[in-house]
Formats: sequence, C-alpha cells, structure tokens
Amino acid sequence: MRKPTIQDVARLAGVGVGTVSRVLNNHAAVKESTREAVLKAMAELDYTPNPHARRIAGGKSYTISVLLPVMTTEFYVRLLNGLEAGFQEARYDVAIFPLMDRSRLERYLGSHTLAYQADGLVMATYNLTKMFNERRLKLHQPAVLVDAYGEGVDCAFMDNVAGGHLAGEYAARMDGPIHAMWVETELDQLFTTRVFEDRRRGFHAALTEAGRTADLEFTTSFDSYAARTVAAGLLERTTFPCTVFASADMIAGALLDEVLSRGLVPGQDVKIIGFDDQPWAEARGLTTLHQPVESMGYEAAGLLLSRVSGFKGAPRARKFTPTLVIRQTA
Amino acid sequence: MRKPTIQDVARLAGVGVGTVSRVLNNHAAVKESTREAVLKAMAELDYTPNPHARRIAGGKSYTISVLLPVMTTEFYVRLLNGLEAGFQEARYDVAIFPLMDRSRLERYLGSHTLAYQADGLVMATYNLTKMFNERRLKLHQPAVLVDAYGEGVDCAFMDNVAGGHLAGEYAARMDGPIHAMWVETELDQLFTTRVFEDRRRGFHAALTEAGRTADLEFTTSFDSYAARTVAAGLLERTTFPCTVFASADMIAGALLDEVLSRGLVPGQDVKIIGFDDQPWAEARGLTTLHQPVESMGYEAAGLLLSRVSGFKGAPRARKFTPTLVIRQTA
DNA sequence: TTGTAGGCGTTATCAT
DNA sequence: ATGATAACGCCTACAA
Repeated sequence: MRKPTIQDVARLAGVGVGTVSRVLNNHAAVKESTREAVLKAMAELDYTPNPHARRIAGGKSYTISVLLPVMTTEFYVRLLNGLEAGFQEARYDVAIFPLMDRSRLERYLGSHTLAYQADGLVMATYNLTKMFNERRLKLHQPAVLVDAYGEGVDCAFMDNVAGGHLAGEYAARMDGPIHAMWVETELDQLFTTRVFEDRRRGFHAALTEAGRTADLEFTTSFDSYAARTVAAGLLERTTFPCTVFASADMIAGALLDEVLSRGLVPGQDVKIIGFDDQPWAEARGLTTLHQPVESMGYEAAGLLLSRVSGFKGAPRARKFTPTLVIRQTA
Repeated sequence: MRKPTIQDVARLAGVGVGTVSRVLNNHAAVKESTREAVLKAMAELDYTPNPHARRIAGGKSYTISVLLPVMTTEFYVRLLNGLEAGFQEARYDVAIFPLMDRSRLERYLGSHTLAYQADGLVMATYNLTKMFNERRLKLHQPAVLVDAYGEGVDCAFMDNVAGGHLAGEYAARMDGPIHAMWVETELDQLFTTRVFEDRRRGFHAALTEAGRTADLEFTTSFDSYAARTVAAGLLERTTFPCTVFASADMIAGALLDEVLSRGLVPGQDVKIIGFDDQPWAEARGLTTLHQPVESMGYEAAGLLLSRVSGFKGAPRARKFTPTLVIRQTA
C-alpha cells in the first residue's frame, strides 16, 4: 500500500524510468503513443511525483516559499491571492512562512528551514536580501521582493508616493484647511516599512505644487480605537469645511465614525480621503486610494517564475500605482 | 560555494558519514570526543541538514504542514504562535498552506503537494479528515485537528458552548432585558464552522437554567460597519438598563461605539459582554471571554508530535475552556 | 526515441 | 564505537 513510484509506473507502462521522467517534465522527444501509455499508467496507479526526491535529484520541487509578515490586514490576503494565482498557473505550490518577530527571522537566516529549500523565495514587505548580504549568507535560490523595493533584486512594489500625490492633488482642490492623519511606523529597525512616509512625501509634494500647505497633522498607532481619539482631537481644532487625508482606511473609518457621531456631514463639513479601498469602503461611501495589490502579487510571481526557469537578465523593478476612487466622503 | 553536505562534514571531522548522521540524530553510542569533533566541523562549515534528503532517505523531514483558513483575525495569529512554540521546541519547522477557497482544498486533496509530504499535518478549524475519507484518500502521515473536533483523530478544540454558558450565567444576574448579537455563519458547506452556534447554545442554556430568556436577538455579518448598524437597531428597540452578549469582540466594539455615540453609559445603561479578548479589549474596558488559544495550539502540536514519534494509542480529544474577564462594560 | 546507470544528501544496516 | 554501503525516488547524461 505504499505510494507508487516512478519505477512502478515504468514497469506498468513497459518503459524505462527515464521515459517516465521525461513525460513528467515534458522534456521533448517522447513518442505520442508511449507518452499516452505512461500517462495511462500514472492515472491507473494514482501516481504523483515526490517533491522531495525531485528536489534532491537536482530538479525542481515545484514549491515556492513566501516569507510574510504576520499582519491581520486585508492587504496580505489580497497579496497572497495574487501570488497564488500566478504560481498556481505554473503548477507551483506555495508554502507560507510567517515572520512573526525578529527571533523568527533569525531562524530563517539560520538557513536550514524548508523555506530555504524551495525553488524560489518571495519576500513580502521587507527586503531581507540586505540581511542576507550583511551576514554574508548566500541565497541558494532566486528571490523576488513584493511590496518592497531593493537594488539588485527583482521586485514588484506599490508606488505610495504616487498614491499620496493623488490624494494631495485632490485635496488641494477643496475649500477650507487641509489636514492629515498618519500612521506611526514600527520602530524595529529590521521590520521597518516606508509606506506611510512615502504617502506623506507624495501628499506634501502635491500640496506644494498646488501652492497650498497642510494645516493640522496628527499621528496615530494603527488601531481604530486610538485613531478615533486622535480624530476627535482633530475635529476639536479645525474649522469647517475641512479636508482630511487619512493615510489608511482604518484611520479614515475611525474619523468617519467620529464625524458622524458629532452630527457633522461627511463630504460636506469634513471631506475624507482614505487609503486602501477596504472591502467596506464602498458601503460607507469612502473616497480612497485603490491599490492593485493582486496584480502586484501576480506580477511578482511571474518575475520569480522566470528566474526559476533560468532567466538571467538584469534585475527588474515593477511599479504599481494606486488610483483614486471618488465616492461620497470627498 | 554549494551548500556543505554531510560528506563535507565527515571529511573535515575525519570520520565517516554514518557517524555524522548519528550525532545529527543523536543516536546513542558516539564517543564524546568524536561527537565534539563532528559538532565543531558542522559549525565551521555552517552545515545544516537538507530536509528533502532526510525525508527521502525514509527518515523524517522535521517539517509539519499546517492547513489554515486565510482569515484576518487575531485568533489565527495566536493559534499559530501556540503551534509554532510547540513544534519549535521539538525542532520541527512548520510550513503553512493557506486554504483560500474550495479549489485550493481540492489541490491539497490531490495529494501530490508538499503539504501532503511533511511528517505531520495539522488542520485548523475545518475537519478535513471527513473529506479524505469520503474520497477514500489515504492520509500518509499523522494528523491533528485544532480548533475543530472530529471522531477518530487527535484534536484540540475550544469549548464554545462553555464560553457561551459563562456569558449567559453572568448576563442572567443583571437587571433589565437580555439581548444578543450573533454572527452570520458561512454558507459553504465545506467551510462551515460551528463556533457561533455553540456560543449561542451555551448562552441560551445558561439563561434557561437561571429562569430567564433572551429578549432581542440580532444577526450580523462579521464586519464592523454592518455590526454598527445592527447595534443601532438594537438600541432603538430596547429599554435601559439592558445587557447584550455580543458573540465576538468586533461586534462588541461596534456596539460600544454606538452606545458611546448616543451618550449612553456602558456598564450602566448598556452592559456588554464580548467574546475573544482582543488586544484592544483591555484598553476599552470590555468584559469578554478570553480563549486560551495559544495553549490550544501548543497542545495540538504535542499531540501531533507524539504521533510522529510513533504513538499508537486511541485518538485523544483535548477541550479548552474560555474564561470570563470582567472589566468595565459589564 | 528510449533504456541504463550514476548521482543528489541522508538514514539505516551491516560488518568490523 | 565507527566506517562502508545499500537504499530512498527522482533527474540527467550517455549510450544505443
């Protein structure tokens, strides 16, 4: 009752193991009739190749590892969807290795894990290649960065500067003071991300170009309760009408709550621009920046797959740009 | 510059590969002096064993696969933490295979994926063993259910009935009408979970035992905006003071928002009991049910590891019980 | 076009 | 206590 091997298939089909291997990896030159015979034998035995053996024999294991920060946000679900879609088309499996904290990272850098043994590695949000270099560790398989930018590596990333710029352009056209709510960035030097910094840069650039400046600016942690408190502070100090760029939908949602609870009218007294286009954004009429996250993931998969297949060209960087979705709040 | 192998280590240490393998798996009988020599050589070469080769050689790969529904909730992060802690102690790696939808599941059932080839399999939330049986597929490695219950398999699960009961007992002691807010359960027959149904059963049982009954009951989707709307409806219809069992903290949070925005006093006009003890629950003073999720994951890891090590006893089921954390809202 | 044989990195079974 | 050596399941020359 043990799992059938390539030998079993060869025997049943009356061919050599080499031939079976050839049809398995559709290496050219297999007579159609024998190919069919082999396929039939495989089906009959319910044979599936052993990825470990494949890998060990110097071939591919058809597995891609994804190093992903553990965040309970919609963003990563969408990213995963895009990645999976791309890899699945090429019949690759993806295994996720959650990066919970720094100690976890150390383990991966220890380089004995399975993550390290797949055909390719995708690193989301954090550019871990730096670390590999610093420690003079060699990456033994092709890698791609997604939602991050790095020199010398293929990468697919979101242009948060452009996103912030779009928000700024739009806000500059509104009457009344312009405010902003930013998100506190992580302090861990390893796990640091520049998204909010970028959104801010783009936003300010756009305002400047339009001859305007930001009035009040607040920073909050990425937590709806905290954001709500900060939003209250903002509403205390502003005059109306005003426009607020809340650099993440979660923040925008909290602000929206606070606005409504004060009997103010969103889109009129307070114009709100979010960022992310969360699933609920449409229902709440939130004007926000939509990010093509799935496309970014899909593209990253394509970049990596080309490397896995032997592509040797120069590193490629693919930039994705958010689009402004105008709804009722602004 | 290729990765060092056991051969390299053996050569450097001046011993045979067999000896190196022995110290690697600390099989008995290796002279202390040679063991040290081998260890030194491994360190020097920065050697780490190849899990694929280990697996192929009939040994173990020291990798566990976790089949996990992709959900952006704190719950799964905590669960993962517990699982990882358990496996890590035994020096096992864990690879996560995300279950996004039914088609994904089909692939895993196809049984050729790497997920299927680890030393053990943990299935979270969904009892996939049923499916394996229905299709007469054989699981080639030990499996454990976590956050799910199943006959004939080891499992570690949360007693949501008991949790609901605790909420009911507590609510029954309050003055005024008792209401409840439930969460709409998924409709996919495969991906169905009974947690909210269980919480409800326990809750009603407790009320009955106390000679009371639930007054208003609402159902909402698992979304804070929708919940807020439902909460508003509830507050329109009730009299005060009242007590509300919100069967998930996210729902409780939305209700709390609505209560505050109406100038009502939580814990006085409206007593709120949540479920989950989310990170923010303490800051908001939410009375809620705390689930020992990490412990559950840790225990599941232990159960699986014992199987992987050859334990043949009858299936074991470990039940974990939530505890009521009383804060300001009730 | 196809079969045979060597090798991938380990573990396990022999001897010694 | 330890060193050869045969598996493990597959891929890839090489030969036919």
